Amino acid sequence: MIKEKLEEYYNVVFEQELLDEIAEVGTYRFVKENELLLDIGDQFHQIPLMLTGAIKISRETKAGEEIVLYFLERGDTCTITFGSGLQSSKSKVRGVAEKDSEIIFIPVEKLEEWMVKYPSWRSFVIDSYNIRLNEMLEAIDTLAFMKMDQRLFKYLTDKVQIMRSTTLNTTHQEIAVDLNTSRVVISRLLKQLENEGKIKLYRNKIEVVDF
Amino acid sequence: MIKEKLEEYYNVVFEQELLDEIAEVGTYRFVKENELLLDIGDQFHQIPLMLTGAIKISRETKAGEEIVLYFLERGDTCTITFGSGLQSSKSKVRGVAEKDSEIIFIPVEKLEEWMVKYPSWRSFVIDSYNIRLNEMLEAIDTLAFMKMDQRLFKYLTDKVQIMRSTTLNTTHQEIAVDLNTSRVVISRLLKQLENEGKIKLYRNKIEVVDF
DNA sequence: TTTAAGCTGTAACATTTGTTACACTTGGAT
DNA sequence: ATCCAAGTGTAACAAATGTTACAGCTTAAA
Repeated sequence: MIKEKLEEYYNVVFEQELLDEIAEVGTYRFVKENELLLDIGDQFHQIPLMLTGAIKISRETKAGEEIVLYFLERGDTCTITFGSGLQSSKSKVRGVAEKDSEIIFIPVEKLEEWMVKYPSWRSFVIDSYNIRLNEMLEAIDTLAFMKMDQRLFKYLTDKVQIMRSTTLNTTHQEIAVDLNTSRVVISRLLKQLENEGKIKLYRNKIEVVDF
Repeated sequence: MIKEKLEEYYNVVFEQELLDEIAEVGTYRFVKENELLLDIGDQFHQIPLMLTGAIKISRETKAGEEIVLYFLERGDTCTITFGSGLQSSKSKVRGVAEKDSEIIFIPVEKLEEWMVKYPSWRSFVIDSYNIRLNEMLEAIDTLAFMKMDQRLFKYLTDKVQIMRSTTLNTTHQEIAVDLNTSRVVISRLLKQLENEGKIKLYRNKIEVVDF
């Protein structure tokens, strides 16, 4: 089964032998929506390869303040949790399933081994790092240059893309946590967006009209 | 000459054959303080290897707003400017020499070539990516969780480390640009830090006392 | 020496964001 | 049906940051 899934999503990315190897050493895992995949400080020895779904990656301080960094989707991997020197080390971010997801996990030792063996793996790893860096840059731009109302609207439209639905089942409180602000601020700005005709508000539900 | 410098700074990082190859294909460049090394949008075909000095890496929007991300120092390389698929592509950040610096430039083609050939190069590239990602994470934490007075003090103490001097020759205006705020705000907060006894203010000069 | 440009300090005010408080609604548990 | 917890709307106020204006100082250039 893992083999078919792999072929479906990664056959253009990896050569056949690599696909075979992944199928052999990788483990398939189904993750339910809202399940915690890895927490800050978790040691981990496996590299995730996303098949379907989406994982929300966020950062938290000791004080408990939190902020969402980006989402992992099909074809993504999570490099940021790797430590120095190809050793496994502690994760600096948290990953929670944003929706039901399918992931293949690969033992970290393979990272370096395949690097020598497969050109497609080299490209994949380097590409992944670059994609991750660009996501981080985008997060920085958002934090540095946008006001809360813009950040909120970006958050909503990003989520529409990820969820593939213009109807978001979420509460103001959840959004406030993801953007590291307070519920009152979010309610205020959401109401403002509604008055501008960009969204419609319901209980536990937001419909994004203009995106 | 390039050979001696290399041996001095990278002999523990790379094996001898790789050092020899770098000396052969790399070009040495001396960069004066405040010189613009690469700008946003610049195409570039060389990977920098820092020998001495420091490069300030910053990000700018079309609107002209700017923010400092981090500094490159000895042993660092700048991966974020790499494009997808190991091809050279356009830089998304700006690099300006914070002080006189020495850099070796390596043609990008070598990146992949050496990846197969030299284990130490593989480790170096992966390590560099991880260091870069961690710097980005730190920038995000700073932006997301710290107020301007804390950001300012962090900026000053970071700069003390980079410049290896507790006396910083800079103006309020320059700091304001680096932190994407206004001069008045910086003057206000600097005065506050002075009153707290953490710094001393002079014209074109700030002395960091408590760090 | 005179002048102009840039640097710094500060006041006054505007805007944005955060906080506290409370009323009202909704939906599920008892 | 009643009750309770969670979600939402809004006011009132506090704190942080941004803006405009202007005065006095320093330094380099004319």
